[in-house]
Amino acid sequence: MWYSIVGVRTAPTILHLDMDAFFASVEQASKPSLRGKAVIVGGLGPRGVVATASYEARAFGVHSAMPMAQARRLAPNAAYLVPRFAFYRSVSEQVTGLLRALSPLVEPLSLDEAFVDLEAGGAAWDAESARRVGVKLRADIRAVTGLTGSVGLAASKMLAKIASEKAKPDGLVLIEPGTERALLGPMPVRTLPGVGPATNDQLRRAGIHTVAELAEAGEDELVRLLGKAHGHALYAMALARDERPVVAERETKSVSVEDTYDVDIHDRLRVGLEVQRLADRCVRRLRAAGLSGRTIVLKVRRYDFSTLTRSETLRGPTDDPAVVRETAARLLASVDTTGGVRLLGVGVSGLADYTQEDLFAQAASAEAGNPAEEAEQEPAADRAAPAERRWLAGHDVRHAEYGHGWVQGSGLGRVTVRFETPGSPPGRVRTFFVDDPDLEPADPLPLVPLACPASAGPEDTELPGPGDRAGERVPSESAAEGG
DNA sequence: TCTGGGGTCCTATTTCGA
DNA sequence: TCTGTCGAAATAGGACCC
Repeated sequence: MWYSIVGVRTAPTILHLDMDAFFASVEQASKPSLRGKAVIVGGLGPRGVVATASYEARAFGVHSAMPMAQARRLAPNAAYLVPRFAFYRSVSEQVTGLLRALSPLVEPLSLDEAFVDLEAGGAAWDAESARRVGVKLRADIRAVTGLTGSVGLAASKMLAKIASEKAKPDGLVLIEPGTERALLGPMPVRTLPGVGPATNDQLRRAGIHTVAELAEAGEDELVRLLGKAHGHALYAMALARDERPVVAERETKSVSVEDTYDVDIHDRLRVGLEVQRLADRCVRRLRAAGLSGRTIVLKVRRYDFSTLTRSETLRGPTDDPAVVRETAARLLASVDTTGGVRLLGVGVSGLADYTQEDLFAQAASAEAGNPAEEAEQEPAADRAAPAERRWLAGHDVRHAEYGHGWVQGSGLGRVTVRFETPGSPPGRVRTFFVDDPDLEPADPLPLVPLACPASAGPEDTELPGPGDRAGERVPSESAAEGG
């Protein structure tokens, strides 16, 4: 292919950063009483799954994607927290800032992972300079965020990622060019990106367990086994050939929202209403991103976990909530929901930037004063919910008398708060009525005190409040969560 | 108390239009 | 105007990733 004349990289100048147990680590950094303890972040409802488990929790066998119910059986005394994405994002942006200082070619994969092309940024050109950059980056991350990240360095994305995996937690691994095949050979095929449970089984049935065996099998055999794209790609990976470039910005291809319900919905009418709500939410996100799209997708997961999608492509792109709602409703009419549904989702793909048609739609709905447009009802949902729902486990609060703290749990009309801040010793716990007027939701505090002392930041960054006297007994895990 | 949410990419089949 | 055909879109489902 004409573009592959770009030549194979020979120096280990692709860096992969993986923040260690990111969500859980952020929580531990912001809540002193959780440091050194098992912390599990994820959905707390009856159908939640684990998003991240701290290393202490992993010792009990808890890991990502595990059903929360199972995690509770394995680690009943762990702290269970709901994710705070906005806060994680802000920490993630600090880290990304450090990466961008190294090179303009930074490819974020998620909030806690990214590739950096060090050579493109002139930050490194050989193994020695690359290692220096990696060591300094880890130190900077710790200084700026108080967190640890693992760094992998290699001559390709795949190997850099495998290296950071080996480096975890809190380490750095550099794969010397020339040693790749020998290193990869004995590893299980599952190590390679793109080999999940299904492909793994498929290969196992063919007697292929290791990367070396994958390479031995030969390209033709793999294509026969796995199909064209996957077969070719995997064969290349097995030979440690991976020339995928680090790409700084990729454009969004679809926008979707979905909800899994605590209990299956049987009522057809309810199902219809939920689909309308999802359609509205989806459009809000679409518009916030300045996009519109042609294809509307409805997703339904039924009581038995069977999942189906229905889609319809319009003549032109839209971001009109009424159009998306109507289309989704039409699609819903074509699916059988008897027996109940556990999940519903609405998505839009075939995205475009604003078009004529959108402008008409917008003008029309602006004239009509369409109520569904305005009134971002995120907070409204909070207000409408029972008072207890406002106190999510792990979220920050401020008490008029006791200062800054976080919700340890709520239930039975009470909310339990631990008063501590990132810079304080472990704090004390107090319980309030859920409607206590002195208690209000608060924004998270920075994990590391702001470097510049002159800037009088949020008044209580250093807060020596009543809740944080040193050395006091810390009531143990009363984690009265749910109830 | 089984199994989230937000994406990407690939494949097979059907449908549609020139 | 009718019919056949061929390729591009549209549709549905799955695997995978974090």
